[in-house]
Order: sequence, then C-alpha cells, then structure tokens
Amino acid sequence: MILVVEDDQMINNLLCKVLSDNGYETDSAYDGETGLAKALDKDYEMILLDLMLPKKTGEEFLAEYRKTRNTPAIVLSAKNEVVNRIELLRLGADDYISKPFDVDEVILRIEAVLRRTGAMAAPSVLEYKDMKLDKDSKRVLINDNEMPCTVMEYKILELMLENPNKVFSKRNLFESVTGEDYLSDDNTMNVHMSNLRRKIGKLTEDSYIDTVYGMGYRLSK
Amino acid sequence: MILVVEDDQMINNLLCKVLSDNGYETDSAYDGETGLAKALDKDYEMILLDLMLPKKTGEEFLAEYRKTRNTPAIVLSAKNEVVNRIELLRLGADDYISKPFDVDEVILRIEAVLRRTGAMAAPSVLEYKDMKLDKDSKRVLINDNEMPCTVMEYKILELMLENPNKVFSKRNLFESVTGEDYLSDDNTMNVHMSNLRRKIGKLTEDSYIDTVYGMGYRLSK
DNA sequence: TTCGTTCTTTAGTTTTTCTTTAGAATTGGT
DNA sequence: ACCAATTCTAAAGAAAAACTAAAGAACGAA
Repeated sequence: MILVVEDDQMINNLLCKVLSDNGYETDSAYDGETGLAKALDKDYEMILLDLMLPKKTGEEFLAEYRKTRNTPAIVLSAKNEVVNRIELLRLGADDYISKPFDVDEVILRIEAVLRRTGAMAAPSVLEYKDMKLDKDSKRVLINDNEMPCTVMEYKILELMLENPNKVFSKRNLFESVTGEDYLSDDNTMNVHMSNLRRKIGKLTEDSYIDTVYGMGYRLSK
Repeated sequence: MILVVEDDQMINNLLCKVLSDNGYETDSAYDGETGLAKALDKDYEMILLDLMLPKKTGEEFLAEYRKTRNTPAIVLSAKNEVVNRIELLRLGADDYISKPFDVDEVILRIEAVLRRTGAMAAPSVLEYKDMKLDKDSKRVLINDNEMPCTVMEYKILELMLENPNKVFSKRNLFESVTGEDYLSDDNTMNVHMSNLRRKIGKLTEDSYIDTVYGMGYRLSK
C-alpha cells in the first residue's frame, strides 16, 4: 500500500490511478497533518509526498516521520519551488520528482526506490565526533569504549545524532523519547542530560551536548 | 576473488589482509582506470571501490562498469565526503562503508551483500562462542555436548545467532518465534530466557545472553 | 483418554531506571 | 552589579522492568 500525500485533488487522484493501474494499492491524504497521522498509523510500502502542503509542509512531515520510521519516501515538488536537494536527502527523502511529471517516470522511480531500499538496508551506525551509535546492537561507543546507557539516554542520543544540527526542546525530547505528554516545568530532561554528560565525560574531554538557554539542547559544534 | 580499488596503499593492503584472513582471494588496483580495466577483464566475486580515486573517480568507475556488468560493488568513502547515497545507489552500488571503518564490519557487510546477491549460500551451522547450532538437524551443541531444547528455545537461539549483535525486543522475539501478536507485559519471553540460561549454564560458565534493560536481549560480547 | 512435555500465567522478589525534590550555580536582561 | 529565570546535579523516592519458582493450560503422542 502506497500513501499519496498531496493537496491537489486532481494530482492526488491521478497518482492513485496510475499506481493502481500498476498493481499498487493506495491511500490518500490531502494535508500534512492527516498524512503524518496516517503514515504513523500504518506500515506503508512507500510514501509519495508533496512539499507544499497545508497544515504541515513536506519538510516538516519528513522531519517528524523520520524520527521513528524509515519507510521510503519520494518527494514531489513543483518545478519552480526552490528545492534544497541536499536538505531533502538529509531529511530522509529517497528520491524526488518535479512537477509536472510524466506518469511513466513516476512508476519507474517508485520501482527503482523499492528495488534499492529492499536491497540495501539503511546504515545502522550513526557517528558524531568520536561517538558511534549502533542502532542494531544499541551500543554507544566513544573512541571504541562502550558507554553504558539506559533506554532513555540511548533514545536521546539516537534522536540527536539523527539531526546533529537541530535544537531539541525539552518538550520535544521528552515526548519523542517517552511517547507521553510533557508537563511543563519538568526537570526530567535536565537530569538525563546531566547524566549523559557525566557518562560522556568519563570517556572523552570533548564537549558533546550544548545547552541552548531557553530553548533546549543541541549537539556541540 | 575480490578486487580492491583503493589508492591509499595502506588501506588497500589492510583490506586485502583482512579479506585473505577470512578466506577470500584478492586483487588490487590503485587508480580508477587500472581498476576498471581489471574489473572488466576478469569475473570478480565482488569489488570494493574507493570514491576518491586518481584518473577515474569511483562514480565514473561505477557508471562505466554497470553498463555491462553487475558484479556486486561496495563503495568506501571518507567520513567527511559529501556522499550522495541516492546517487550512489542509482549508479549501482550495493552498499557503502564510510572510512575509517571497522574491519569486522567490512567482512560482515561483504557477506551480507554476497548473501543478498545470491553468491553465497547461507551456512547451515551457526556458531557463537562454544555453541554450534545445526539448522538441518535442529540440534544445539555446547563444547560438543548436546543441549536439549524445546522448539521455542531453539527458534530463539537460531534467530539470535543469525544476528549476533542485534538487540531483540520481547515483542520481536515473541512474534518471530510464535507468529502470534504480542500483548504487552507478557512474561513468556522472560521465562524462556531464564530457562535457556539455566540450560546453557549447565554446559558452560560463559555468559551467552545479555539483558539490555528496557530494550530486550542480545548475545553477550 | 491418558501421560508427559512444553508453553503460558501468576506472584513474590530483586534489580534497574525514571522522576521528583531541593539547593547551588549559571545565564541573560536591566 | 543585581535580579529573576533557567539550568545543573546529588540524593531520595517512586515506578517500571526483569528474574525465577511453581502452578495451570495446551498440546501431542501412545
């Protein structure tokens, strides 16, 4: 089943038709928010994602979605949009197609992406400075020494290493990591950060986590 | 025979040594042009290809080579190079490894690619520490003593020995082994693990199964 | 059906992790 | 320099997860 997130009803329908003609089942969403909800709810084979979407842009969609999922996504963008290719790929797009597109091309691209994502697993080791985080073994190494860490600590690191430049608010971290709602003036994240820094400090002099006063935390430059 | 195309002599030698230690024959090339000539001349099992090469880059190599051949290729790239994964895959790379790399990882990746491309038969006896698990006879031996085990126990071990570094969640284990849905806060896996440990403990002092608190279980280091 | 084995559930205990608390330290604005 | 808001961290309390023995349920073979 392929999810088509595209606000233009004509284009959405066209895509669905082409896909079903080619033997794929489809599902549609017409704004970013609904799209994301659907995407997170089910396991789709692939997501076709327009960039210019109401409620939540394609970029925002991807940024959120990739925190937890790696279903392949192909981005659709209008020809005249200034598309930052690198940014898109970094956000986790697997390919992109500019509009107006040729329907045959869409199918070709989809099959290419399915072939290669099926053939090749996403890299399972994240790196940052002297730290390596292995998503399979859930191990965190600094200079090849294992840094023991708890689930929360591991998840925080994984999230941050996936987006090394992003500032994460406490709310964002807490909710991503626990799945619970964040109640303001909660000291929990401060403590986790403190513990992480202490553990990191045992294995390296270098600074890994910066506090951005009033905003949250970010990996150091 | 595996062809290593890498201009840095140290790295090239290192790779060749690791490969031959693991039972592969090797051949080396130190620039893109010679590499391509060699690759087209013989039928290698696999090609390890550096990107930044004199005379002809790895990308150019692949583009040319893939016109006529489909020998699997793993790309090596320096950590700081801006690697366009998508582009590489489109060019026909089967995997890529970033430098500096862990030699064990290289072997693992090579075998994964070989298995995937069907060039290597999956082994029917899995080994881990002093344990041998025979997939044909469904027997488990530790130090050549048979360890009696039930279907569930056997399946758990088989799954874990197939991926010795991976952490398996209880959900993952339960669903893989029974085919049923996992209902949270189920104690079944705890009990199986406990039983396995007891049985293993009768035949060896060594620790085989680690608990990764909050995440699941993993084979010990 | 009956017996024996295997799987699952229950329950009490232990271990580990998470959150809260509270006082100290730091930061940014005035 | 001062104040208020924010962050830091150690320690204690609360909560969650895991361990194991034993009992009950399900399954299969005789």
